[in-house]
Amino acid sequence: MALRLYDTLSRQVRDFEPRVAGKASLYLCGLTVQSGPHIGHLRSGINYDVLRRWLVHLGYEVTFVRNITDIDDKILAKSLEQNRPFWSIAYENEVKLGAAYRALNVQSPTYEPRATQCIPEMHELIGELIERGHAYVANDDSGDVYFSVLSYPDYGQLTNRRVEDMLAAPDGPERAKRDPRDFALWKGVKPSEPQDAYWPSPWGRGRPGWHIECSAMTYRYLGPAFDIHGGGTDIAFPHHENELTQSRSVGHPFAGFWVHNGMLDLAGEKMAKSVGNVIDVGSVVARGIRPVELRYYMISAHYRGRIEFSWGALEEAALGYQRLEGFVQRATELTGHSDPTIICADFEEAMNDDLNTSAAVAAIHEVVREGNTALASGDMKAAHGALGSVRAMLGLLGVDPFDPAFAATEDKGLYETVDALVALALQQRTAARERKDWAAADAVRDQLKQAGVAIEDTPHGPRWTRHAG
RNA sequence: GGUGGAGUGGCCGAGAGGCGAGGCAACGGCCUGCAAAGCCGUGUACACGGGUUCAAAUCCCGUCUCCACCUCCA
Repeated sequence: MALRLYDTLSRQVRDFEPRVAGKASLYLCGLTVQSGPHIGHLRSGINYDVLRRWLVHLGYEVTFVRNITDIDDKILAKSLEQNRPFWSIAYENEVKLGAAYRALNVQSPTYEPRATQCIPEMHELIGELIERGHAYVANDDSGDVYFSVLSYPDYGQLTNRRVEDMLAAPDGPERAKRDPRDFALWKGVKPSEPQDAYWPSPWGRGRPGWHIECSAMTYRYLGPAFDIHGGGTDIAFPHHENELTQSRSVGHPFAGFWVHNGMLDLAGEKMAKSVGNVIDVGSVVARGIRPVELRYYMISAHYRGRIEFSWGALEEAALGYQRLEGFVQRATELTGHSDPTIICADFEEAMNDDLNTSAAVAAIHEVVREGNTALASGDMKAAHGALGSVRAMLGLLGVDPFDPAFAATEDKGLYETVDALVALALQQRTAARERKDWAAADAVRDQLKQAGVAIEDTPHGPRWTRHAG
């Protein structure tokens, strides 16, 4: 069965057919690095990471480009505020973003270009748009260049809106525009902005408008046509609409599929710095939730749906993940290590159905139940089989408990020390149990629990795990 | 006003004409010295009002509520 994806432009689920057989090219609008990322930002990174992993699983040779927008009005405003170069602010946040992605096991893209490294490509595109009559230099000596929305009859096709219904784009002085809905391709230098944030151009010194960067970067790294373009629903308009318009206006077919992920909301509103309802990875970890559990939480819902964030739901998701993780650990202890093997049919079907990770997770839980039953009945062969399958499926979602991305923080030496100490305590407890001194035995267990060590008795002897809180 | 989406059991969350996805919580059972973990069982959920149909959470009509985008935004 083939992958089917919902495409925003055609407003339907369609079979994924790449432009070049066996290859898939993806572009994700990454973040504007005006501050550190919150967990809402990271949702798109996780969703496209899952898409990418799934395409690789299906056998595609994937080229995945995710950009960094390292210049915009807010970064420039901070530059003035903090009296620092804009690029140092952008880079500091880019580093934080990278750390958050690594913590959540989001794989590095094939390439991650910054907007400011594609200035020449932007100039080429803008020049061609002017030549073709789609763009014009403002007549007020500002050095601004605008795209003429009315020059492109299909404007609004991606997000299904008509030009007549649109409000003015406020990214430049009205008087400089031929039409208030025109948007900026290039912004001339302004005395009120940092003077190190400008580049020479055929229209004078200036900096890029927001949308042209992605048209330039997709063209530079993926060519005039590529397979999938993604981002959050909130940037479908105007950002993606404008990208599509610009690129098609110079004759580029552009993206074959438009894949948009839903927002992560908090208290009924989109999580955003402007709203002030921001939660980042650090504050999640501070609540005792591991990054892998946060990732599992995000994946438990379909990517196109809205997630109404709550700590309760996140904590619940963490417990659900621990069930899967517990099986993987117990099965490994009892049947030995297994590399990821084959995935089950339900999982594959769910993933091919517009990445229904929710149903895919349900499929994993089913296999885990079978595995647990096998473990309980001593059918180690079946349990081992389930283990390999579960690891394969968890791995495709980026939440394999044994993934080095999550193990990196564990101190192996410390673990061995604790293991030896716990073993010592368990010897005392076993001795107490043998003489049926239940009070003494339970005291050992209680004390270990207070120290964060949970004890379980199994047919194969006691085992311990760390437990939070 | 325009465009798109949503309202599912105590909670989270899929599904989209007929068999109760899955998880969390709860209750009962098995196992256990007791637990824990695990397994088995227990729920007659689909915003509301009509309608179509042998059959509707799923289709149609109407109503209500909520959200996003139309402005920087994953």
